[in-house]
Amino acid sequence: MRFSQLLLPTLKEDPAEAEVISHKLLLRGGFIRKLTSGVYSYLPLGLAAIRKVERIVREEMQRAGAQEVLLPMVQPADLWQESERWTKYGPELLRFTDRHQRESCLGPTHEEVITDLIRKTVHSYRNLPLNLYQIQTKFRDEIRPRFGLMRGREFIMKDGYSFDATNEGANTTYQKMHEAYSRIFTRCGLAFRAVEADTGTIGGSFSHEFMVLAATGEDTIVVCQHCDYAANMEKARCQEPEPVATPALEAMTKVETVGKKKVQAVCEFLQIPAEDLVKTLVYMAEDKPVAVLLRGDHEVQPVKLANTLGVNTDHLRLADDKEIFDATGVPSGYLGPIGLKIPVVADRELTRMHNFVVGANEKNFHLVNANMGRDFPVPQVADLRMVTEADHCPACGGALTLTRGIEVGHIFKLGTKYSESLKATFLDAQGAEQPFIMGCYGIGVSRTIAAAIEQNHDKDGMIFPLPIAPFQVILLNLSPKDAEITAASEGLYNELTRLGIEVLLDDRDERPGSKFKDADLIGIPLRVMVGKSFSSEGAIEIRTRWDGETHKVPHTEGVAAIRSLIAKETQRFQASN
RNA sequence: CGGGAUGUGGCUCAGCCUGGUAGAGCACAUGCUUCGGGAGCAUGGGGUCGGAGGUUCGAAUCCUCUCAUCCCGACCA
Repeated sequence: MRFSQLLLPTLKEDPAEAEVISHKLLLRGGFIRKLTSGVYSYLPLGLAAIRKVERIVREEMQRAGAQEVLLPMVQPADLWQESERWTKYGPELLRFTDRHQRESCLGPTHEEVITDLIRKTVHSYRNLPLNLYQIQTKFRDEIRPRFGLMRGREFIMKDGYSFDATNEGANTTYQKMHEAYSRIFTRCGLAFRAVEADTGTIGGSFSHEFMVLAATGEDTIVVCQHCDYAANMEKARCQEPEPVATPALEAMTKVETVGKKKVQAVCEFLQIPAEDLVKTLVYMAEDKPVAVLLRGDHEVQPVKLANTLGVNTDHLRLADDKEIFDATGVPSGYLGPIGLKIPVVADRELTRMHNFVVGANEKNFHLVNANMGRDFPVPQVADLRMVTEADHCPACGGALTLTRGIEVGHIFKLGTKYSESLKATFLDAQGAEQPFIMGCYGIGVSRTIAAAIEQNHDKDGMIFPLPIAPFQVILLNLSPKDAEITAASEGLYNELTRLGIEVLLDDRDERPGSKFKDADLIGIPLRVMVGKSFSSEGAIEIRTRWDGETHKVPHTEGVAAIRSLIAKETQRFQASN
């Protein structure tokens, strides 16, 4: 491809609308342009990168035994009513009415459609397992689209769905997909972790998110420094607390703490560390109050709490001051477990705590040297809190790090949630009717490009991993008016193209500086330059974008040198086995 | 939906407070000079100042409404 003919509108300045680096660079590099909030057009370079990711996805899906299909984007409401997601999915589901007054929606995901397809076409265990996928534009009417391709309303997604006859089969399929996903992101050249995750609105029994590690990620994840344990904050388990020897229990006393409501204020006033205080929070679970006991310096993890209480996270929220007073008769800030009339749950850490401070359930008073079991009954105890870096890995006991990640893939074992609600069944070997056991598997294809840039860039622009770069080589003709240099550039271009190498020839009548800047901006891995040193010594220069090193080679050895650099770099992104 | 901010040529922005009929840099076109890290000079084209209404002799500027975009929060693969 010739730069002079390519629609590649690069920008010198950062567009005002972009905040994060991937968004800025995608705009500046001429990869995308915004049509409206959260909706982007892909220009040739952007599309080329997308196609690279898609190709890797297709190869690995095929390798894992999945078949490609293409499902409708417009879907009828009645299907969604059958699965009950018409009411549960919320305003993210873009609904509309067609000319016949039929309610419809734009597909944000395709469990309903695929399940409907399979229930109508597959009836026997002999045809299972089945694993289908598609790569398609999805629409989710996000409350707040942001960060360019990171969270669009319209985005390109690979979604896959599996149907198994047995639970073991479904688990095997899940494992295969887990492996395929690892291979895909490895081949894309991304540093990632598979983390245990909550299943959210999709539902199902277990799931993993594939997170690209990058400081600008929207999610915080916990990563063990010693083993491969990694988890979403919503799911990250706290290690079973080590038992401590019970010290002498002191007599409980009441102290006046006028106006001291916050943990910090109480601790400063009593001159104790927050670890010696138990705070009492009130949540409304399905509009009923529940008290939650937690060490002073810890934080509630709402999803864990919701799961412990057996309620949907949508129906769990912190009580406001009035609700607290109505439920307990005590103003917030002075609550404690002693004498509370509402249900109580305690974080496991409480089992290690003795002689701690709690609210006295009386305005302006706290109790010192309270003890669980002695002064109040031992409530339900569970893991309710947010993991911290002070915790240890629940799997191996190693040190934990909190880091940010961008979710680029998510796999779920769905079980029979959709096959049951949509009555999708097959006959097993005994002739008995069984619901399909399903799994679903998503990859944010367009988001993957954004994540790759978040993870790989410098002050000059993007640094694409070779396998997903829109071109492998950018060839700079540094003096288009010089006949010899131009002839050499054209010759190299033709030869490399003939060898199947993807080359962008910068044949524009521009000064060298502009060409360098653009080449760096768009992050093409190999930059080949034909210019001064060709005239003086018959040499071309090859600069590798990932390490900034320049290799000067004789013109005659140029093609071989480029091929060998590509081959060597390609090896870095090989998936194992 | 709550909080904050911004809409002025293709892009980045100044002008607004204190009303007087729109400006810079980049980009674009032409010419000359330049030519290894986003060139210089000259000339030129391009703007309903987001939209509607109001105040005023006069509105980019003041007032009201409205639309759009961005950021934080809630929410979410």
